[in-house]
Amino acid sequence: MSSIKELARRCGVSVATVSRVFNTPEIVSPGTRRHVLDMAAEVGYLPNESARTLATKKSNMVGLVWDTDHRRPGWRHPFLQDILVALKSALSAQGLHLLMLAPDRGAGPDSRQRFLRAVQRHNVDGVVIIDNGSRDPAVLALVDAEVPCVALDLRFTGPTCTSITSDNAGGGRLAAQHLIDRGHHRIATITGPPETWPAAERLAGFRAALTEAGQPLADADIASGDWYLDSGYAAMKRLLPRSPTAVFAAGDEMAVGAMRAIHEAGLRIPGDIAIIGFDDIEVAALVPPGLTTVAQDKTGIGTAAAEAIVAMLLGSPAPAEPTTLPTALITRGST
Amino acid sequence: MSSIKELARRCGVSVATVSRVFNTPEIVSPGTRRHVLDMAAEVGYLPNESARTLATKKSNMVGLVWDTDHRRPGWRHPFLQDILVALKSALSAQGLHLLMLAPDRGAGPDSRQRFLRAVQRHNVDGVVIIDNGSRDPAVLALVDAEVPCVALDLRFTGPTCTSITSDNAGGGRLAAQHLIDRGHHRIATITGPPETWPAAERLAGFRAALTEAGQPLADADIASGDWYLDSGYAAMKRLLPRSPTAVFAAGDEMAVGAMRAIHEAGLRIPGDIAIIGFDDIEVAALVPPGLTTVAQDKTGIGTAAAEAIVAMLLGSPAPAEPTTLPTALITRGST
DNA sequence: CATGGCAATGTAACCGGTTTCATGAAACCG
DNA sequence: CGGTTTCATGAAACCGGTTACATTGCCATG
Repeated sequence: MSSIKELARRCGVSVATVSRVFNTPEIVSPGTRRHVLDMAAEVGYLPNESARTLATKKSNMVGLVWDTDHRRPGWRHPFLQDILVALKSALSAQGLHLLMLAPDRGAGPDSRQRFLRAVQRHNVDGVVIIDNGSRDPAVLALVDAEVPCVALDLRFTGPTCTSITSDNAGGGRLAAQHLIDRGHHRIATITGPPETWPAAERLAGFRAALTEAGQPLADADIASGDWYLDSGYAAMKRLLPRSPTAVFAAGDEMAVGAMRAIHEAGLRIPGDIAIIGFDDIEVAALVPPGLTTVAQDKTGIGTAAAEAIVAMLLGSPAPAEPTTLPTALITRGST
Repeated sequence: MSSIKELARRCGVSVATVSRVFNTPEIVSPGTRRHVLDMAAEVGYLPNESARTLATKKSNMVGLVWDTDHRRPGWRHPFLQDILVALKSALSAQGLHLLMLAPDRGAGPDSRQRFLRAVQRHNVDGVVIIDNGSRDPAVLALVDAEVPCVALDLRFTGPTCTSITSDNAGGGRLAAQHLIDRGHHRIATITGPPETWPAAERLAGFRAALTEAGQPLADADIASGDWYLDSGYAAMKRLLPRSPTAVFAAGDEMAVGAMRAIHEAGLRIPGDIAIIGFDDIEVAALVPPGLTTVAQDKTGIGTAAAEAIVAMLLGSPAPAEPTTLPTALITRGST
């Protein structure tokens, strides 16, 4: 494994010149540049990233803060994989690697410093945060420390922090409009955890569209869940006595749970109750009769996150407003 | 951001002593050790990983080789996320970070070196390979270079390379036995790409169990797909003329596709045709009437991969035989 | 009481790059 | 033609750690 010194010696130039060939090739004469590049290829020279990071304090690594501790909420969501793939691909295209950060061991498992320490030790250039709404103090510590941050579906702002989100309010409106168009009048909804931003936005959009249509949503027609299937099932059971003709579930998993409750009650979809979800996860297309849903652009989210972090690394200020991606109605058999 | 020199000065000791406090605390006297640790906490000293890596050539990072280039196969599989979470958690517990490697930009996108170069530049200690069966030359380059490797569902061996896999053959037998127990005699199967190891093993196990039961599998009762839904649908269409009473699909996605073809043919599940899948992905539980399947232990795979890589980093030789995790029959409505 | 061994620590070389500053040669200018 | 720029390059400090080796003081030993 040849070092820069070795290469410099073989080329009969100084290490500084070799360094320049790789970093600022325009200031080295075409002749030596060529010579050095040829020789580098011949001996298989690869600049050592640790040494480079040590000298420049830039690592070309973006940290991923994703707390997969099973005691914590939010770590699993069936479309995170799609987002992750898009994020990783887009970063790769820029030559950036994605470092999935382990919480620092020096700090305790609940320490506010557990991510910040890992970030600082590795000179990570910026971080992407996947945290599903629990305003974890360890995440806030990153924002406070002014690490360049991009949060997914989380409303964080700061001089170095921005967020990416789907147009949740718009999606809520899409859902409402769709049900109204189908002629429904007794409409109920299953929301996510009310304290989370996406849940609040979806509900707000949904409610606003209904109100504008002259069919304001009664509080009794709102049940909340935790995004996961069982909670959708339970919420639907609570709503059944209100005998709605249509239900908007703010997440597809909850929608599937609700469908199960509807079936168990001996009712038919969409004949007796229509249902519309949110997210467009894989199962939505597979569960009969097909779940109508408001699709999030998962690939778009991942890509936008990569673009946002890259822009910040290049010196752009963090946009104060979240980057909002459009949602789209996918009509299937359930409405 | 204080350096080791700064800390040493404040403690009135040499940098070597400070270094020892963090690396070999047992050889420094309790008094100074305590003093240094206290002072370190006070000034928020964090050892710089790049400097450490430069000096030791160990990075405490495990590389993840997962080619998410959409032109290549195998990058998406609905349960990769579960494996990834388990892998990351298990590595985190050992203080290891997971670096999702971007293909090296210096090498061309199809270069055999594209992962190896990235690995070498970053002094990654070992790699985990997710590659779904396409014996990518760039992956082989890692094996050849004797980078410690753990491959998932891929039969790679070498002095520094081992693999983790579910007991695919055993799973195939489980499926066959289950169908036999249910009294089926006209049994067909949808396999994965025949050249991939998991597909071959599942088929082999399935076939062996049938043969032992005196019901050898006819070649005409075998159709193959590419793991994804549409191919299962198409394969089932090809099998329908054989009028099987039971079908084993070697992957749940294909099974769901097959179910669709069965329904479209006006047949009922399990009344007319029973179907059993493999994997136990999320949808299996959700698609009516519930897909009986052979479950893989996704969390187990991720955890085993972490353990294998850790063992190799600690100096154990790479096990020549794959680590095989048990599969389990999950009975649902489809059989 | 000299001596050898051990425990604790310090000194300094080294890991492999980047970058500031200095230098020499060539080009440019009036 | 002397003086000033400009361009290409080199020398050396520096980034922040680790570690081989040297040094010191102390204690047990013969």
